[in-house]
Amino acid sequence: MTDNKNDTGHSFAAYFKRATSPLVVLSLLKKQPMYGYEISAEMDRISNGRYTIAVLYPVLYRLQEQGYIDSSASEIVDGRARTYYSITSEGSEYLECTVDEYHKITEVFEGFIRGKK
Amino acid sequence: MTDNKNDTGHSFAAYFKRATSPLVVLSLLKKQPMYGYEISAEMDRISNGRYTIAVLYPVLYRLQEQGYIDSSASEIVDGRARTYYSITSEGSEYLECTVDEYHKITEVFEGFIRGKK
DNA sequence: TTTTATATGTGTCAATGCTATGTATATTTT
DNA sequence: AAAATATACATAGCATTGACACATATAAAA
Repeated sequence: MTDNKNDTGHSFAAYFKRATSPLVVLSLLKKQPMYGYEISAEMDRISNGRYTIAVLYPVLYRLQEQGYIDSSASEIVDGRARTYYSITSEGSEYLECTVDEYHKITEVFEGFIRGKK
Repeated sequence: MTDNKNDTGHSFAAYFKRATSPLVVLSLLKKQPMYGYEISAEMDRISNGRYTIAVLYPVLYRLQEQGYIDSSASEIVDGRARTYYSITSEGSEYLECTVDEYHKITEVFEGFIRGKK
């Protein structure tokens, strides 16, 4: 067993992604609108394969339901349908707030692991 | 609505704790053996109320099942039963490995939110 | 022809923090 | 004395979501 995963459990990375994957998607869409497959590929490329999501689409649907991203009508490129997603102003606000929250809680967490008294 | 939580959903902090709560408990037990209520109180004290776990005991039972902590026979103090928990060598190893993993994945994540290309 | 890449989609499982509630004793407040 | 709060441990059910497996369809490469 070379990874930090139990027989039945999830790895630390999976739980970390549970918390952070919407922020990663919003951060990518902040640079420019992208379609699903492109977002997956970008996550893989930028992280050098260290941060990928097995199934991205449910993340996109949730972000859209929450009003944090918009989707365009799908357009055909090289015979394949693409749906482009873009961040909304609510999404930008949520991203900013939640990144702040991330910084605050990591500060506390790092106090714990440093053995703060 | 003042917190970053949906009507039906969990907050960012809850997901972050899902990933990190075992590491917090192990970090505390690395300093000295403690009983459950004491661990809760220490988390509250050290974090100034910013990092608490609503129900700690399941976390302790899981860590024990995984062999990362040991429990002593409960002793009576002031008429109340206390069960002391202590970290095992496997727990120390797991803590070290997973904190390493934490540092690696936060580095990647922070690249995303900084807009890394 | 077969394989790989592109592009989107769904169903089920497993894990765990949260809320709510329960039991029991000790201490403090009213 | 009674009520409220603190101490100490415990369980039940809910909601969320990454991983795995699988499905559909077209294009390009081997």
